[in-house]
Amino acid sequence: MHKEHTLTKNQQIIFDLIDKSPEPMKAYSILFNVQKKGIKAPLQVYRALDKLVEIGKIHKIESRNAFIACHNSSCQVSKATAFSICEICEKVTEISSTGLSKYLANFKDKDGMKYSKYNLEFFGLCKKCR
Amino acid sequence: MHKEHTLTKNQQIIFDLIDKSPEPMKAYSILFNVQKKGIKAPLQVYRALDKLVEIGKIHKIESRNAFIACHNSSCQVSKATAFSICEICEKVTEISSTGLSKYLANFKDKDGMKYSKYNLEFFGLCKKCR
DNA sequence: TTTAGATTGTTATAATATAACACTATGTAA
DNA sequence: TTACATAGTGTTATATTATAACAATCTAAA
Repeated sequence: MHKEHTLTKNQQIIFDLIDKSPEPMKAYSILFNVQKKGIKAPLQVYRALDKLVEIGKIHKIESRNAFIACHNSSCQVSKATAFSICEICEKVTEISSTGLSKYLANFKDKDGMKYSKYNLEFFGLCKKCR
Repeated sequence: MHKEHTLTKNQQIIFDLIDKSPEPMKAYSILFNVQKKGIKAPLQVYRALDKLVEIGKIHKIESRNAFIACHNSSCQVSKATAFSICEICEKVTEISSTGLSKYLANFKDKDGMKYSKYNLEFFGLCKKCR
């Protein structure tokens, strides 16, 4: 469950935009969309994105340099993320599978090392594109 | 097992450099290192990198925008990759766990969707940094 | 040997992200 | 209330990562 954070004005504007978007948004597309609300510079966007990622309100899709809102109330504040990505339409869905997250949270490598965080991105074709 | 590909001159130069490197290399660091061998432009580097990734000789660490040689003879030509990344020293190791790769290759989401490809990045502290 | 496909070399530019600095808001503790 | 620390803001400039476009060259198979 997310710890409640009071978002600042810029953070709220940018979160709302991402949250409404049906698809992951890129930083400069976000910038373009919030310029009418007074956010003028890339850095203002990146600072809000950094914070939103840190508190788990959004996630970065690393392979796409894009951001989506977290809709997974049980996710461990960005410590454990998994997504499915359609290679044709680029639709991205956050995966919430208890089995998967348990398996990965407990995964130990050969040296017995455990990890504090992971990000998993699956690629394939979504229903529509198959 | 890797299908054998004959690398072109640029591909070979760039693969050799990455293969010798103890850590992931970034594109412009690669460029700097191969300029004395006649590779002068970013695009020459990116084209070789794209090809090397495609044939599975190297992998891209998405969260770091960096490239490492594949040392995992059983990996399925870049279709299934897993790495551990130390958040302090940035050491990256490719994970080759049959259990993990079987689990992920067979993973199906709620909708029964199977995936053709995945990339997993674990984060934590390596032995030295703990 | 011709031809299709991949690769190269080159210049220019697009897209993604951070440095540095001065200033402002906000919560907390004396 | 004041003063202090911490986080956030606005701004300009710049660094870093990656691709577009086009002509030339290499290579392997018909």
